[in-house]
Amino acid sequence: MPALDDTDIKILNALQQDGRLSNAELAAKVNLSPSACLRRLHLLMAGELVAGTHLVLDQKMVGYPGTAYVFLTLDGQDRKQLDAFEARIKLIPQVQECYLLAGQADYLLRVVYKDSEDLERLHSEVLTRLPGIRRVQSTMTLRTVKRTAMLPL
Amino acid sequence: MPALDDTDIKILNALQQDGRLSNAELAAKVNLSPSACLRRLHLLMAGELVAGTHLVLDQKMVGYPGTAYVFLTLDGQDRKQLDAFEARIKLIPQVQECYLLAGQADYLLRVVYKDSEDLERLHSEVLTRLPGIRRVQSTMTLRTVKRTAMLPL
DNA sequence: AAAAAATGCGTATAGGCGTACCCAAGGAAA
DNA sequence: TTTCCTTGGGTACGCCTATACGCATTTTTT
Repeated sequence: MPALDDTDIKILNALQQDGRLSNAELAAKVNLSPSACLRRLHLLMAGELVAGTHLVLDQKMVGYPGTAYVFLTLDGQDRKQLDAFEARIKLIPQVQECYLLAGQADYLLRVVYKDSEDLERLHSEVLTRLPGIRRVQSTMTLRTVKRTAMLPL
Repeated sequence: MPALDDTDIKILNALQQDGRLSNAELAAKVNLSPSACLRRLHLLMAGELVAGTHLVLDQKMVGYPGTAYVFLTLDGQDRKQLDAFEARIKLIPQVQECYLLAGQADYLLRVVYKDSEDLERLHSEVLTRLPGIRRVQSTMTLRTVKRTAMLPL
């Protein structure tokens, strides 16, 4: 990755906060002319550094007020079984994140749900029926204290 | 919140995938004239539904390849102590998420780190020194299987 | 059932913005 | 010192955004 100077960092931080800033607004924020700003922007966007820019919706407002973490234990750990499991997990929209933990057979999921009934359904009708699942343990969250996508630069 | 029809959902889904789509591109995607599309877009953006749009960077590329989950146990559970803790947590950039769990004294954090040394520092020099902390237990992730911000609509 | 009101699309137009290109200035390399 | 390379500013052109207006369809009212 290319070296980032202070201006690049200012640009990235501004766009982390508001990804729909126009180039003109951005240029004003970082004290650059629009043309110079746009050139840097294009280089940054073309680089490997940026994963994308996304609209983020209010979880409550779209009907998914609940967030839970789910620990999954698989009974086998061979490659083929893990791949099958992971392919399936990626298709479940309510699963927002999935990490492989130590031991090659434990996964951690973050799921969103509409209400307790929905979580129960997700738990018993979807997750437990995934291939090779031995154990499903959910931890509900009571409140979101902090949630950010701002990486420190 | 206002009722969403199919076109609204198409717009939101398109912007969840690519938040920098221009109105013209968006209009083409959802089979609408630019003006009609823009009108809907403004209404949606002004509503409570949208939390914002953000540039998301590649964690590895910006030097934070590691993700860990940290369970925190506090020794007191009075309101004042929790507020003090939460205010401090919000100021730590490496803490990407923080949830209150059941029991009013357990928190779950998702943190990013540069290397094991960095995680160790975060663990022993930052988190354990937060006010009212009794126990800090970290769980490292080996691999990110899935990570999305797409909420099902 | 007819009329009126409301909702929402498309077209048109003016102005602003994104885009590409050129030039200038500063610093590094030879 | 000369040349090259990097990076910022300026300008011209074309597209996009924004707003107003007219029209069609649906819904409400009487």
